[in-house]
Amino acid sequence: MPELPEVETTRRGIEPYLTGHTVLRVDVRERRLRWPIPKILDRQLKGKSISSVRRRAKYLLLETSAGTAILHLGMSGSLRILDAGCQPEKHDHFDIVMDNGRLLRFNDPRRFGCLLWAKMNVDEHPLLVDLGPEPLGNAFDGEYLYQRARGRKIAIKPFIMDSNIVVGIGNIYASEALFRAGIHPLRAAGRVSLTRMIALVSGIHSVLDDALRQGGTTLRDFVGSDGLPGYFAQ
DNA sequence: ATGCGGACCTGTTAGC
DNA sequence: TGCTAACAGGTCCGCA
Repeated sequence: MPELPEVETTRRGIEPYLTGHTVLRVDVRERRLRWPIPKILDRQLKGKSISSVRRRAKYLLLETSAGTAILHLGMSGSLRILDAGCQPEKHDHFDIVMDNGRLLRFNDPRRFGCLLWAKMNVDEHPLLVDLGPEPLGNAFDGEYLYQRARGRKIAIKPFIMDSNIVVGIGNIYASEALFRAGIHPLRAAGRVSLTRMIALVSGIHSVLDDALRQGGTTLRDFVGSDGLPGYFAQ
């Protein structure tokens, strides 16, 4: 369920509490996520200062001098900043405890999320290396989509959900963007005109922009122990 | 290389 | 009203 705007909203929400601060320890209560949380991550992250919190596609990247933690919310995951010592509840699978009295807590009922460790050059990690362009970046436009669709018989909807083509377009937003562009989701990607591809990119942009604005208004709700993060409430 | 279906998991919804 | 079964969804992986 977390679509790209929600991941970006999450990144903005947690970034101020992590960047420039040091990890005291990682408390793992449930290692079995999509892939098991590697033991090496606990050891590597401990004592390291987080230099930046980046996002690539729907992956959040917590960078340190020794390597990068790769975090994905799956479809039911969420992150919150809480005061250290705050008691974990159901599905709170791990905490990254910081030296500023706060912790980053990951909750994920369906455990489709992941927490992995990349030694160096995280952009060359197998999960990231083949990813297509960001949907809101300059490299993504109607011409690009049109060219990539040449000879492709796959339906346009799964085509734009393919992370090798463009990242961050989940099921819901794919449907919404196609609707806004007036394109049938089952139409073969290779049979969508350049004109409609341009309209489709506009549709994707407007859907993402709308969601980003919504998330942005509720950033403050990322901190605290009461209630749901604002984005979910919306 | 392409495209399809399976797998993961559990809260929510639909159906009986 | 209560129970069971189907569904949802992001993404990787294996197979045809």
